[in-house]
Amino acid sequence: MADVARRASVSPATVSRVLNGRDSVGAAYRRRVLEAVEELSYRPNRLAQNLRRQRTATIGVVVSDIENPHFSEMVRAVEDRAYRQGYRVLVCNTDESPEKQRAYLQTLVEERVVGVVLTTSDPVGREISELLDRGIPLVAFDREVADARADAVIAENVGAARSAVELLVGGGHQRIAFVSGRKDVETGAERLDGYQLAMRAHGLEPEVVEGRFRTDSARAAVAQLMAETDRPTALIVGNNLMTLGALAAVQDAGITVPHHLALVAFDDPSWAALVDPPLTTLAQPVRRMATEAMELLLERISGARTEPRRTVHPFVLRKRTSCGTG
Amino acid sequence: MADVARRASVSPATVSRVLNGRDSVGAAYRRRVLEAVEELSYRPNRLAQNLRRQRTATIGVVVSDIENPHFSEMVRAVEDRAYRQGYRVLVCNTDESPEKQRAYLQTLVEERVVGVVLTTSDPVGREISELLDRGIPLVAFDREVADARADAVIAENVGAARSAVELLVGGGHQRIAFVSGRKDVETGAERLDGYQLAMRAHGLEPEVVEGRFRTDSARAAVAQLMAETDRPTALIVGNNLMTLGALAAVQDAGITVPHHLALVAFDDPSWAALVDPPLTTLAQPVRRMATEAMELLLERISGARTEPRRTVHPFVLRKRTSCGTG
DNA sequence: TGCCGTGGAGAAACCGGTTTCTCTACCGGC
DNA sequence: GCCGGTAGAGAAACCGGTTTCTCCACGGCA
Repeated sequence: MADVARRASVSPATVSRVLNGRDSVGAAYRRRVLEAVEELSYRPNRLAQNLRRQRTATIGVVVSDIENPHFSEMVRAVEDRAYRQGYRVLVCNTDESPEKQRAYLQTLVEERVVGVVLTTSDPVGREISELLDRGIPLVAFDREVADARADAVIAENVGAARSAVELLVGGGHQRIAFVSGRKDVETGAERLDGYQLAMRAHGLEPEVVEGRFRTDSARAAVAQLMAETDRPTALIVGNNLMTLGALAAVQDAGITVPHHLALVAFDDPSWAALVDPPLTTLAQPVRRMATEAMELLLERISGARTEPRRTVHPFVLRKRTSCGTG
Repeated sequence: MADVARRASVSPATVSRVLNGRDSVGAAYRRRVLEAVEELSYRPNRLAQNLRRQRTATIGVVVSDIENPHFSEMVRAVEDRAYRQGYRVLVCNTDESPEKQRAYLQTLVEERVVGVVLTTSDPVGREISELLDRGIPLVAFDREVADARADAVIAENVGAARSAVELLVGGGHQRIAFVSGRKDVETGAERLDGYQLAMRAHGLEPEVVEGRFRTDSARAAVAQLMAETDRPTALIVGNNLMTLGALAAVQDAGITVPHHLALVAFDDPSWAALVDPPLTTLAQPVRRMATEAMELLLERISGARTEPRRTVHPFVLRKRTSCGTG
């Protein structure tokens, strides 16, 4: 930069002003500087800028597991929007571990990221507030955080679970079991709640097995369920990974869907229409939600908004064949 | 940091030395500094460190699309290893666009990342050499780059395609078509090559349709193929996304696999065993390859190795039902 | 004509560490 | 006892920008 200043016969301050365009600079000076920049093919040192400004052009995305298609879709949408805005994105996998999340959030504040999208594995973590204290905007994705200053983009899990129950009840089912995700995770708890509420509303007894959001756990749980002599006639599965396990268990048991067992699954992975029979799913508008999360974040970053905002997104029921009705 | 120095009655230099442990410091000084650090709960400013060291603790991962399960698995493995080593990871989607890749690689050098894992969308890009010129190690994943200084972790695409042909020929098939990925992408070209070579070796005529690595393209191409009166009896599909399209087209056409059409697919996505019939696949050891890529990168970063290394990984053939044999 | 306000440029401080350079004190060897 | 070598500490330079502060010149107004 000193070289540029020398070559243009101006001070470094003027070079900086020209390049940042914040302060007004005389036309002749501007031209001289731009020429010198061009001739020396000068690129400002990002690290120095970061230090001086005490922030980076980086956005942190914290999810439990980017390998879960749900989150890869989300990260993809976030990255798209970030790129268009000139931001980089740092991905952080927590594996639902509050410990790992703590470490990562700490890293993100040290790294002076300009904003964070977080699917929390620990809603009450102190680091969330620390982030906000330091003026780093945060938007909660899928799962709320305790700090009221954060924005949130949430899916209507309770309603979705209810609509699944309604669908199956409408199809004549009485024994509808639910393969539950982790109850200590908001998404899991809400879907379970919605299921139980809807069942009780119909005077039906909830039957819950634990799938912990994992393929193998769900497979074991459903295998056990299918081995019962008097087994449920319908199954609602709490997310896409568990659906893989549930389907495997059902196949192993030689049970035909939807004839012997109706199935409705949360999430709408790419392969949902290809299995036999095509899966009736509750599709969360992940891409739209992620894009919205980024909009909220960008509004905060630019200072265009200071009041927290929270948006709730309904699922869409994709009726295919596995539910056996309509 | 000045505060810490003052409180410990030492110079900032000593504080730095204690915290970095590079230089030896007297035990009494060390203790005083550590106490002061503790009492003030001091955390060094990462940005200042970055500036002074002219590098960050960040690794860049450049892929065409993180939403492709192939790459999310890869990124996940990379992130795991990076986290354990104290590195952050910056993800970059190129959408197979040389332009976007150029922009991202430029960003990564500006950002002074400490290393890059790249699945290139432009093997001859000048930015790759610029990266290496500046001493930033790079490992090519899946696809080679032109610069010989880079490390590479490659899958044996040719051999895999050949083994698929062998399998089908062994099952009595003569008309084996191939749904090809983009030929301008190394992976696509190699798989196609392997297929053609193997076909010719058996005196069979290759039949190639274009799927461009995309679900919709593959679906259209296969639909057309299936509409022919005299259609192939077997199909090899060049990656997991195209397999989704191919399966949809096959279902649409009312064709039963493997009875009317044998199927072998590249990639082994989570749902491969769940479709009807279970898919015979060529599984690339993505996780192992990604971990190895990180090992290579870390060796370079630590300076433990200076000679370029290239490793090639075989696919594993997961024989299920869709190939109709064995 | 004189004075005040302001636009625009440069000088210098600053961001917060790391690292080189310098200096002192202590040790061992002759 | 003197000298060279070295360990360990502090002073100061440095990384490369941004931003504040200062100053000058010019324009408008009385």
